[in-house]
Amino acid sequence: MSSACYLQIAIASPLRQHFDYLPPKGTNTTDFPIGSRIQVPFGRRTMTGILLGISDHSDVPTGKLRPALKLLDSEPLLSPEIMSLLQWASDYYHHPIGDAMQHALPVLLRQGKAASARTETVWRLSEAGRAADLNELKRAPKQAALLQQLLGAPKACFNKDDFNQQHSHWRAPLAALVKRGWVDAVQQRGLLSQETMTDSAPDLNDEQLAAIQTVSADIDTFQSYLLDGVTGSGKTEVYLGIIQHVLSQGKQALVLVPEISLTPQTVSRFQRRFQVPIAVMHSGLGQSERLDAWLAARSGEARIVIGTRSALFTPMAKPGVIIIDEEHDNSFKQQKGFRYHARDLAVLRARKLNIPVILGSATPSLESLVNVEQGRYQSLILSRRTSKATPPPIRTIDLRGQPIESGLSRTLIENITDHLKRDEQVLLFLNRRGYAPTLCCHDCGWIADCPRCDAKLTLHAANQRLRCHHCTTEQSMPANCPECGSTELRALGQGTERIESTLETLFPNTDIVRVDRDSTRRKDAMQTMLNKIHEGNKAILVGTQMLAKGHDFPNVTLVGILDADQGLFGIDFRASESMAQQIIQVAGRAGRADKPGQVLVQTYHPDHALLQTLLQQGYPAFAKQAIQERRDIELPPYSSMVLLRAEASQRALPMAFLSKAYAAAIRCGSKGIELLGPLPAPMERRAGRYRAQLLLQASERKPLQLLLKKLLSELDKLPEARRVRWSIDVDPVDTL
DNA sequence: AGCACGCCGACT
DNA sequence: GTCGGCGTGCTC
Repeated sequence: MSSACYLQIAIASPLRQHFDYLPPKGTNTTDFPIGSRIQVPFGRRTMTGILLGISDHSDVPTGKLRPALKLLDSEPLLSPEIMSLLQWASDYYHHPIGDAMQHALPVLLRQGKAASARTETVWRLSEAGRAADLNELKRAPKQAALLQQLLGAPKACFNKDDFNQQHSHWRAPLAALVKRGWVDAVQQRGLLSQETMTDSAPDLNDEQLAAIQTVSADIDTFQSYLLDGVTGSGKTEVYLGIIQHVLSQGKQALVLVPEISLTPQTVSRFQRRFQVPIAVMHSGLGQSERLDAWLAARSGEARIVIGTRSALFTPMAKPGVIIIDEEHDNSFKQQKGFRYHARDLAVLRARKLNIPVILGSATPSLESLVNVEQGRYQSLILSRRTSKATPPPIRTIDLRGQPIESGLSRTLIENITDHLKRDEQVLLFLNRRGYAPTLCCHDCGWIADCPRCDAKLTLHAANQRLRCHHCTTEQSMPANCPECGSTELRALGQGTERIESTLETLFPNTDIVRVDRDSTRRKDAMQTMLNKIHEGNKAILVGTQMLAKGHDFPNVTLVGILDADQGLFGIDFRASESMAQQIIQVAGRAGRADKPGQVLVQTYHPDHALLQTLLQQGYPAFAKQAIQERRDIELPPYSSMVLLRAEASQRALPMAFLSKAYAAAIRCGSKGIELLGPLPAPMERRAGRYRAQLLLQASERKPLQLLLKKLLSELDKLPEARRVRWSIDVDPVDTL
């Protein structure tokens, strides 16, 4: 008799627990691999779960236990390393383990499909085929043509694309050739895309070499590095140097980049440098492509894995280094569901793997700078630009009392004119798309509000429509005021569309290129625009933050920031940090080649302390000051935050739930933890739903985590919890 | 989250 | 007379 045996299985559900199952009927289970998938009956449906462990006892009454149905993998899909990473993240972010596990699997594997790479059929000549007598095919011209093609080409294998190019109906005649034994049909693994062009490494400066050497010298141990390099200092070359070292040791590199910077150009740069298979993981991939990339990473065949946030969980056979590019970018924090921070988890994963992790940025997050200060991260500094270009001087333009033409001050217009005269390019940054953020009736003061949000509708002039930037609401622009019937409707304020049209009148002989989510919606629009800009002719680029990320514009010599004041007085304590990062990132686009650059910043608040520090002394000084502020008022990273959010279509429900949550927190013992709220969210109504939040803050992480654990099991029992959608956000990046 | 059960309103 | 609204309960 074998002893009792219970399978502990993680199942995708909002329940914060695993489920115990009996072994499938007629199986001996003690050797089921932990981390493999198992099909189980769950309620009235069958689901694929992941085996977390096997135990000889269970707290579940035996009557409730059901046998599992079928083991899907003969070896673990998820390694112990990934399993423990997910378990940790599930605990820390208080997200159900079953759902967390799903994030580590491509969709096809979640659905229970086989963990094998997609194959394609290829055809090649057999021995007999090579010696075939074409005369035998006199009455089968299609077969003859196909055979000719196979005989005549230099390559051995042909796939369906090769035949599609030259023949219309080729499947039947080809099958006939296979039947004759002249052609073999073989199932072959699809190939990872490879670049044929090659790049060699440029000469590196001493700082870059030092950074690469520092990391390479300790490549076999865990260490977090903050690669703090001004824009244009060649951070990517440092990544490439480190990756080269890792590859030479036969290991793999994992590179995480923000959502918007994962472009074909990014990938191609890696491919040109290293002639190795690269797995690219991002949301735009098809399901089977995703599975292929995942499997290639897991097997070790892909030597470099590049992806966005979720690629953090990609398994690797021989992990050697993790790199987080633009580590300050908020897109590394998942904003719904499993709200993990890929940068923070990357550090944890690297520690578990005992490999280095490199966080790179020109504008590091305050968190990472504090981690350097406290000795947890080692700092690698690139202080110089690689080109001869000196960092561009930044000047403020005081908008107070200045004549202003549709958002452009006289001073700015004069400077634009100068730069255009020299046939150079100008970049104007305004983080607000559309024509105007407000449509207002001049006679009665009516304003076009979104019917579903506490927000104004933005006027989009291109199609004469009003759109909400917070939900899907869209309506055509009214000819008359709906309140008083007046035709005097005025567009107030500036968006990129409006700046574009103003520039067209001011500079009729200059190309104006607008880059924002609206102008780049079409598939290749972005690339077309970038190509145009790279031709280098005089032009003005107007755009939102899409322009700020990573692109190189060698002929841009003037950067204008049209409105630095957004974010200066933001409700969120991180608003000024984001503003500073954005300004510096945009400013970094100026003067990258050998032409000196210039940056002009328009503001109504030139005396604002943080803005002044940033513009006069640069980002490090700004960061120092902002860190001091955080320390003084005990904000993260000098305290720990958790946000409990709730939303419902009835206004009172979220507040009612959070009040109960507040009381429950007190009952659980909230010593040393500050409870702020419940309060309506900064924009209370969004997409027709009312939102509220309760903020929990503590100087120590541990008591907060302990409270949360108790609190959550209480909340699950609250009847009010069923009437709202609620979620918990550990280390929120914004409180909106 | 799903999915079922269950008990009250306006439709063929 | 039923179809269907969503409140409530359960998932090893």
